[in-house]
Amino acid sequence: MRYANYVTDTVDEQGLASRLRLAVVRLNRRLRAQRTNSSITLTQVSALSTLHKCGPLTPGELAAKEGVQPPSMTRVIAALEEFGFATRRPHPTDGRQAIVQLSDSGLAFVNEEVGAREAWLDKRLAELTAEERELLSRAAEIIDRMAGQ
Amino acid sequence: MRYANYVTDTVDEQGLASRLRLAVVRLNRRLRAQRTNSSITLTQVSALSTLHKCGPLTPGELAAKEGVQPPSMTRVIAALEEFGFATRRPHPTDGRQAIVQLSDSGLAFVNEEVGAREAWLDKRLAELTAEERELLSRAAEIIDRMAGQ
DNA sequence: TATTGTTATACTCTATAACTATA
DNA sequence: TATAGTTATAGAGTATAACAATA
Repeated sequence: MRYANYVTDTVDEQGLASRLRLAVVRLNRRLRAQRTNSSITLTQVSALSTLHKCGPLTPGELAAKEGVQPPSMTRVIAALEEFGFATRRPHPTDGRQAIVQLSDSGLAFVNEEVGAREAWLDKRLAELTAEERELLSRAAEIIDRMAGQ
Repeated sequence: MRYANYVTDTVDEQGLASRLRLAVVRLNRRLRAQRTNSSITLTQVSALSTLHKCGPLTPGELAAKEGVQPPSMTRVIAALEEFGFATRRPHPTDGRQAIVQLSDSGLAFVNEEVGAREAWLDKRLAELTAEERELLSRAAEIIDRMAGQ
């Protein structure tokens, strides 16, 4: 059972869900295919960006923000520590938890290398009109809100 | 080197590329996590949808439309054949190629099951306003165009 | 007991390299 | 030779189940 007939009312007959799914799947593939000199992966870049944006987090909080299960985040954090981009220190009041934080070189990496990593997307965005970018900006907000539920 | 300063001009300071990347990565994770009774995966559903939308295609054409390399598509097509959702017949004029086509049960699957597969996203979309859905519809078009380059 | 996190394991997704068959 | 496709292989991404440590 579909949840609504809104699709035929307001958008086109192909189905918004289908078109949005396909668009997201394809852009995701493109983004993952971008590789810079460094061997960091998109998943790791994403976690790094979140640490940059949100400040120190516990592994569980970081997993929740990224929308992955804790065991998946364990591996990402381990990789970031190996790169020297993140550090882990004990939680002040709860011995089970830890605090994961960007290191100095992690911060430098975010500022310098993440831009390079996103060069492909930046270039594509630069080719759009200002109106299209504004639209995508609002779409990103809506998509992120949906994904967070 | 960034490609333009448009970001600070028109959007917000966090960087449109970063925000769009994160949104797409997260929604992609959510979509892949949706599982119905059937054991078909999102990648297979995506190829099936494209076959439905475009009609019979060669493996190479299908790979190009999905934005994956031919060996990746080989596996997807093999899975769809095993499910009985697609058939392969010889190309009429070129013995190297083949024509991949939706079977009757593949067509039925697209019509019935793909909707169920997308139930989660449909529900999220139904919770938005008509304006937000209209915006996402246009965003999907732009994103798909960018990913296709 | 409940919660946080890790380890073990397995499966999906995807790519590159090497190969086969046909043009 | 060039092209279309497949096979072999490997790495990234992610999950669930089982476990350990702490609350």
